[in-house]
Amino acid sequence: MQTRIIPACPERLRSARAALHLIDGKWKIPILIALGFGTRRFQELSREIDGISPKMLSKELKDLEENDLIIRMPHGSPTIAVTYALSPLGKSLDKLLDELHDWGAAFRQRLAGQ
Amino acid sequence: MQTRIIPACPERLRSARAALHLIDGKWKIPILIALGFGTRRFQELSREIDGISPKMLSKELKDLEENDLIIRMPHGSPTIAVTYALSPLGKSLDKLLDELHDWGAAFRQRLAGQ
DNA sequence: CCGAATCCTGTTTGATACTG
DNA sequence: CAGTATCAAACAGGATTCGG
Repeated sequence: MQTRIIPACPERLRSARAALHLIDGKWKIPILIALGFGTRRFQELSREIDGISPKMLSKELKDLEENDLIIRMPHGSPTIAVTYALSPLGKSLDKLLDELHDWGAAFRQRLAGQ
Repeated sequence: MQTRIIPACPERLRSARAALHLIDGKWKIPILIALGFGTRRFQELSREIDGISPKMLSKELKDLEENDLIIRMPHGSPTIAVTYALSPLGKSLDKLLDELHDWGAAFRQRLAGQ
């Protein structure tokens, strides 16, 4: 097989970069996955995502909100409470996250089989 | 569509983490995309992936090889030459990369429309 | 041509304590 | 409960040089 440069490659690289820019960082994908199961409070995310510190959770939530992937909903009255949910754009990542899960699951099986 | 059976959140988080661990780093996805279009030499990758330094390219290629996502093929005699190709495991990422591309392309359109 | 080895800098991340 | 503040450690990444 010969090596040749196909025009589609640069386009693909650009699109991938655009996507990666929104979801990079160690904790963004885990957060999006957790929110894919339903809205969550700060503490719930904190407990659900193993190893994340409040500082990182706060930062990544802020990044995600800036990019319109999630929605922050403070509801004020009795005690302070904030819930986070996927935005429509965030929800549109579901196929991608499905693929990620499928591949990861297959890979883990492969490891287990060795 | 009614509710389908969704894998539990913690399981999903674990699988995603396993997958992410193999492909994290700024340049691994771009490298995998480029190799998805055919085998490449070091210099070709260097030119094709905008902004990467030899050091990073070298490091990321090594990581990818250690995780069996790519195959390094040195062919020695006249001048030293090395080509890189996707391994079967690397090829199995194609659906995921397709999704990434589709989502990124849609997102770029969305930006352009604004 | 394909990297390895060094040096250096800025960013990211972590642990923990603290605030309204 | 939902975050901030602070300090330190780890890492990413660039520039450059060198060698097979």
